[in-house]
Amino acid sequence: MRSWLFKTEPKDFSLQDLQDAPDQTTGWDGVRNYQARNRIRDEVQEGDRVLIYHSRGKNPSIVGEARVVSAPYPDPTQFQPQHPGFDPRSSEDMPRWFQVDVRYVSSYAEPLPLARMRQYPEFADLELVIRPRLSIQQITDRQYQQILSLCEPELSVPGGLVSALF
DNA sequence: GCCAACGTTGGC
DNA sequence: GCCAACGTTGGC
Repeated sequence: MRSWLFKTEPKDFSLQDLQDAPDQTTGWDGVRNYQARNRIRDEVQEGDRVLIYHSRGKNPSIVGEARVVSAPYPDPTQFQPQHPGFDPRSSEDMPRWFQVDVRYVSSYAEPLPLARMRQYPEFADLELVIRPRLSIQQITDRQYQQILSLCEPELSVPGGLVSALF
């Protein structure tokens, strides 16, 4: 299982919105960047872990977790002329944009702000730090453990995984 | 296929 | 809301 970080603007769609959605599941539509699209289409797999990141807010942060619960499939909004995600270059037999379904897993006890991550040298190679605009980001197992130890401190080993790793 | 113009993103 | 960085478009 891989870990990913999906970015979203909470005023458009937040982790709370995911929690409130039917079956706590939604199609992650709206990816309109080719590199992010390639990852959704070619690399993201059912069962993968997704960290949800709220961008553009007052304090942009990793706020919780979701899970990929479908294979990739064409983003239906690209075919809807009234939708902001409409792409006239797409057709049903030549779809350009893809999405997966994600299901809510948890909200972290302590959301992890980007500003805080920047303070740790261990996160210096995080894509969020290097390429902040990419909306679908890869997270290594080690980075995931480090993030989790900061976001769910009471779940960490005694003495703190943070101190063990950092 | 270069690159200038333009549009979008997102931290601050 | 500003603006720098980045991604996309399209004329040549």
